[in-house]
Amino acid sequence: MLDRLKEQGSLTLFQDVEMPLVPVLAEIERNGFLLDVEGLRALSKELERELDRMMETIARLAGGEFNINSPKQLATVLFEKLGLKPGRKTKTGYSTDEDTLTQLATQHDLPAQILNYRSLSKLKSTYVDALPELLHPDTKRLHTSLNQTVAATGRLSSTEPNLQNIPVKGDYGLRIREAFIAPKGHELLCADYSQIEPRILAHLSQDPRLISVFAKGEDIHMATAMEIFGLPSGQITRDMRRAAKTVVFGIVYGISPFGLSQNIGVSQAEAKKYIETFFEKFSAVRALMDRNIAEGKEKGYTTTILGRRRPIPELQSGDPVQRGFGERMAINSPIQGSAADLIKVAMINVHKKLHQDQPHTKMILQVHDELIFEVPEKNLDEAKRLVKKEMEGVGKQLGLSVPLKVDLGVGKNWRVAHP
DNA sequence: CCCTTCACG
DNA sequence: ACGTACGTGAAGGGT
Repeated sequence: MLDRLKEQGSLTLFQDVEMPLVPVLAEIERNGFLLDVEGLRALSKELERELDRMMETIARLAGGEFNINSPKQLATVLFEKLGLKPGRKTKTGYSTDEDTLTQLATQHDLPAQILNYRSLSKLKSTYVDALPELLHPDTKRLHTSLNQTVAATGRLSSTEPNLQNIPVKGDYGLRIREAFIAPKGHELLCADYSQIEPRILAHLSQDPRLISVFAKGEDIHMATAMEIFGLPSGQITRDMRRAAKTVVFGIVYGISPFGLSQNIGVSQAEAKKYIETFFEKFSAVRALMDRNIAEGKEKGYTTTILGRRRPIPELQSGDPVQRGFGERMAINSPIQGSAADLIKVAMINVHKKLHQDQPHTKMILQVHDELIFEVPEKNLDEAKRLVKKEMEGVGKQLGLSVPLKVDLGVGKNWRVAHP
């Protein structure tokens, strides 16, 4: 049966994707990404001056100098020297992570300064200073490695450098994106799947309301906000829409009332109500979660649209905490993994068409739900059409019950090209 | 070499 | 009673 469907071309399995993807990945790695090194050098100087200033402020607030990059020294300053109230503990001592410092910011001026310092220091060391060192001596470009056998869900991973976690938020983050540029006579084209995971959730669950939202091209977060809060669109505030967005994310991740309450800053009881209401209104989603967990327990693995398996031994654990992890993996993996399947098929299809019609347009990166191309200016209109058509076409090819939507952005650098 | 932290989807 | 949202990679500190 499976063989016959495959011969008819109506069935694709993940095995049929991994191997054909290899030459596509090889080409992306070979193509590389062009970098504005001068821009980054200037930014580095600017960050250095800024960090020096902040270091003085921090020393003044702390009553002495210390290594701000050392969580251990920082904990000593915050919790012993200044006597602030510690939050949660790690294996090695009191935590000084972002959540903790944000809480502490109500008691003292130092924590906010530390957070500020940390974010800038991160950007400088991980990106601004590190990336120019990794340019290939011959091509003068960044050539990442895209790994197909690392992520348990079937996603790609990117190393040396990781180009899948280039900053996208904040003033300095955007300045870093600006340094990823198109060569002369070219533009960057970014093509982004819109709401890929909720769409897959709609397909896998066959929830009629979710399917209808996407079929009509409605705003998923507005629609869930209306359901959760029981109000018409005119009465949905920004905060309500934002909360609904977080609920949808949470559902995909295997939510707990605690996690949601922490994330959106409401009581656990309130968070529990949101989750329950969501499951009442989208009851097929709860059925999908239950099914995924039950199937994972029975078979020892979960599956994606293309039949990719993820073993989840934690589901058989006697330890409730481990089993909880396993259950969340069983909820998330089919969704995240199916999204990975989908974009891999898209990459193969787009690559094939480009090879035929536009050999000078190069695929230069994949970032989970997004593809980035370097396009000769004269080919831009045709490239946009081709990429959007091929990426959206994967939905029909794989028999999805909802349409796929791709947003496009164009520009001379990654900041402005990002849709 | 492990731990903590934080950058992305 | 318990811990508590999925998947990654890199840098810096400290042993």
